[in-house]
Amino acid sequence: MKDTHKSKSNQSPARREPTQARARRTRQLIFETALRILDQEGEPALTTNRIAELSGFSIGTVYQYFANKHEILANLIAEERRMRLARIAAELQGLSQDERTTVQLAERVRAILRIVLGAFGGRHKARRALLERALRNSAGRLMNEPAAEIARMLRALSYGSENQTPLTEIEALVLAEAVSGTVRAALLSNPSLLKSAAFEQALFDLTVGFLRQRRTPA
Amino acid sequence: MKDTHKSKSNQSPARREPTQARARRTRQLIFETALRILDQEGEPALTTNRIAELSGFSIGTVYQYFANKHEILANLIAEERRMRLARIAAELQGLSQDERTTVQLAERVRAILRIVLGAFGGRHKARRALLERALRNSAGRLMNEPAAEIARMLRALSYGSENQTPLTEIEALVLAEAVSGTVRAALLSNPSLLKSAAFEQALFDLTVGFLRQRRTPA
Amino acid sequence: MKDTHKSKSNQSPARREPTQARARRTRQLIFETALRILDQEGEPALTTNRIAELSGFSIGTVYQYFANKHEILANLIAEERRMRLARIAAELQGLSQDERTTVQLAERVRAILRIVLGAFGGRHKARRALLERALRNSAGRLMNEPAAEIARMLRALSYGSENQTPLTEIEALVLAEAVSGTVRAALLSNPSLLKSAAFEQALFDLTVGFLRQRRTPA
Amino acid sequence: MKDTHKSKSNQSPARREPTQARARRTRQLIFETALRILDQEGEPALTTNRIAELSGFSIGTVYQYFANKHEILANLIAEERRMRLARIAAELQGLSQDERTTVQLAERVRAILRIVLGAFGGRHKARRALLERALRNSAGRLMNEPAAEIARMLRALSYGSENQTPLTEIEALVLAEAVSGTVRAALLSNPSLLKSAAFEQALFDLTVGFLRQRRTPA
DNA sequence: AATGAATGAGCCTTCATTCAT
DNA sequence: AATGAATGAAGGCTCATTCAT
Repeated sequence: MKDTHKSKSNQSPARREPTQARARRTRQLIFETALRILDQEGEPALTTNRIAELSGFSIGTVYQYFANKHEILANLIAEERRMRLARIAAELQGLSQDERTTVQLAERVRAILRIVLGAFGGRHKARRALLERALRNSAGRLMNEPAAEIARMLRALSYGSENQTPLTEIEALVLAEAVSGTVRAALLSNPSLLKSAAFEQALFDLTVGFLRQRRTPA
Repeated sequence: MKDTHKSKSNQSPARREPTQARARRTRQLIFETALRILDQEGEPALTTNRIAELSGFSIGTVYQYFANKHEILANLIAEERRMRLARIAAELQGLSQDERTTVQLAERVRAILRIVLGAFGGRHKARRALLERALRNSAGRLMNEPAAEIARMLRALSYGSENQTPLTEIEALVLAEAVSGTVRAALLSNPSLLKSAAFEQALFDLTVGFLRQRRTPA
Repeated sequence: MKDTHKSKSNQSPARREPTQARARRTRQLIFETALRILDQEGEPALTTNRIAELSGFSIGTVYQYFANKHEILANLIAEERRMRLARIAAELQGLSQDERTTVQLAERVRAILRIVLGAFGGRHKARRALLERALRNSAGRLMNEPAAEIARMLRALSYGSENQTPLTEIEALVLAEAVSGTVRAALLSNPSLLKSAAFEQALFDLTVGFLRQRRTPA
Repeated sequence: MKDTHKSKSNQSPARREPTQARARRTRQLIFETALRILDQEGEPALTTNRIAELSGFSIGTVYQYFANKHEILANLIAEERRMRLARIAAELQGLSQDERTTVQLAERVRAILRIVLGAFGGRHKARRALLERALRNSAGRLMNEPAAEIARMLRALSYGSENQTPLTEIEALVLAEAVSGTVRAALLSNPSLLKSAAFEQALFDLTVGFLRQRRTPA
């Protein structure tokens, strides 16, 4: 064993397990402060000192809960994603309740798109910054991205509807990326597009068109 | 006191027009060093000091050719885009030579996709960093981005083919973003996809499917 | 990219109100180090790094207490002025206690001159540098300068003494500048003059001569 | 001056004796460019590179004529002073032509003040910067300053007029500094004062008052 | 004589992180 | 648990000066 180096590190992944109620709340507050800064002041302003200052806790306390800045960000991204997916999943519940055979492909796609688009409301600036950062660090981890979730949904959709052949992995990926890439681009360039009917219709045509085209390899 | 380091500006946009042969070469070398760093070490490593160090020139020399770090990056991005678009445009020449009436939509799409996909070779990491940066600063300027070029091409394509109605702006944007977003995602997560036939086929289905679907608003 | 180092400002005027004992002491130490450098090494040597080095604190600590170099200098100047004026004001107390009608113009002038001259002791070099800097930035704000204080005093003096007509603003300014300019020059060229009787006598003649002459526009 | 740079300076005092006509002109042009920068862009902008750029000569050429930046400045100050004094001296010629016994002290003072005040026209900004720099480096060399010239004149004046006793050195110094200090202050804070009659009158009262008071040691 | 590309010490400033209390 | 003073590596950038051509 090369254990020469004293590693205080056996506490690293989560600096401290927030068992106490107060601790948990502190952690949450730090967390929300970070998100608020991202929202209101942009990514460059997201410094550990600023988080401390704005959260009301000392910088020391911040480091009691997060090993380093990266961990704060990682958690932020994870949380954000979790929340969005939770929202989508919840709404998909209602959809699958409705899962009679008569439900058409078109209707399903429309419902899903509406849910996905609806999931991008609210704190745009924070979200944008988060997306960028996720993007920056996401090399090779595409399938962990939100797009992957959409892919899964679309794939599930491709069973038992008028579109028989299940999507291949690449097809699901392409479709998912096409949709989420478009949404991301709209988010970055012109967020109001997300609420426009024409935009939704185009996404609809994109999705349905793809699903139909692949059956008809003309 | 900033007293010592002041303005004197008015020579800013191009710090010094390299008329001398040596100067031109130096500028080029600095430039390529920056690109190399981006490629091999990633964006955070792209510091002016690193550029100086790796290029073999002093930091002062770097600043003789670029007013500030931002200018280096801006040039890098512009250059990159220019080269890619030049490549695409050049290849499109060949395509339009061939522009008989009998050319089918499908063939055209395929040709264009091949060109677009072909335009992404080489220095992946640099490209990725560049893309991110372009992305980061592109808020609201989407139509100036590479995607816009693709949009234009697709739009041109929608005239005089079996697909009569020209694409609306939003449609062109969505289709272009869908394609380039997918390519970007592939680039980031799994560059080898760019050469796979299945990937190309999926993109083809996406594009043609969309173009057909929008005519048939079923 | 300045991306990394951004605003976050809104804490600027006083970077951190030193509530803790240690903090207060540190701030004071940094402050005094700056003054010492000004004294012993001159203004050009007053760099933030030198302050850090000589104070024994890290550069980071210096910036914990002063937002930027300018703030250090501004504080230095303000402090200097405050101290000198406080000293003058305090001593003027004693003078005005004595305010019998019989007190002659001559005696008053002499008393004031003595106070003013006495206020320039101690750290000459620092003072000189400070004066220069104050001078450099004082354009158009002459009446806020120490000379203005003297002007006020002289003006007050011109009431209720043998010299009836109150000084006009320009007259007060000229007299004050004449005195303080002379003192400044002496300070710069030959500080020992400040303690010489002949120098004081000449200043006395200058002041009283002026006050008398203006009544007698011969 | 950053004394860091190794000075092979044994060629320093005058880098090259401008014997040729062209050389002399080049030197003059560099010179005037420096003055222009000082005037129009302020002292911080006065860098050797800026001088080169604006003069049209290369930086190398500038260093052919001046060993270092300090030399440029020193020459600038010397030149400035020389010119002002020359102007004053020239005008004093006319005055002394007129030197009949009947000429009164008052008239003489007035004439001199007018000349002195007249010498401060034109390039205020440059002058101010120059003054500051002269000030900064003038420690202990007061008697070389313009004030000294004025002192000499005043002293000459004190002979053969109604004011018999010649001024002592200290008296001359005080009077000269009083006048030139006031002028300097006016220059820095409110240049238009220099042309005001009230200002001139106050200076007159200051001077004549002093000269009379010292005879009458009341 | 003149050029101007190149140099590099050094300036100001930021911010993630540590540690004594 | 929490504090916050202190740290210092690192970044962007300037400018007086040199030297090969």
